[in-house]
Amino acid sequence: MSPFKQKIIQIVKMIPKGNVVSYGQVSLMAGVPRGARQVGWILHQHGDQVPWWRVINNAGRISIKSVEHHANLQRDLLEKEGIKVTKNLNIDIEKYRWKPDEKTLNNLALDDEYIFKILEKYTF
DNA sequence: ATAATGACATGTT
DNA sequence: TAACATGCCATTA
Repeated sequence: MSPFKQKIIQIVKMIPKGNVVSYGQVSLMAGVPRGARQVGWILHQHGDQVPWWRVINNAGRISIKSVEHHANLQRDLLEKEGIKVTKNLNIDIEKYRWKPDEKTLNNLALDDEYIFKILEKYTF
């Protein structure tokens, strides 16, 4: 279990109900700016212990191919939390995006440089 | 050790 | 708007 993996899991678990984040955002919050793809396989492996359905790609779309966790299931789970999903699996990510406050980010023990990036990119 | 793979992201065409 | 190319990096083969 790598530290990277632990961080990802820790972060995904923090996502509030009714909110979503992008893979890239989670990755950045874990201190790996370009590890979006890795977030995917971690969720695939640990889908039973994290709210994987609150993580979508930055285009606001669901494009997963997993057998246990198919797109249809994800849509249902999201709608259950009050998130609107169109028929073509499109979501208004900016409307529902989780924007963590500085306090939360500080708890992740990130370098200031990353915290600034996150704030700049996702909360301004 | 090297190469291929993938629940992605971003910039160019 | 959509398709294509390139960058990423942990895991697998």
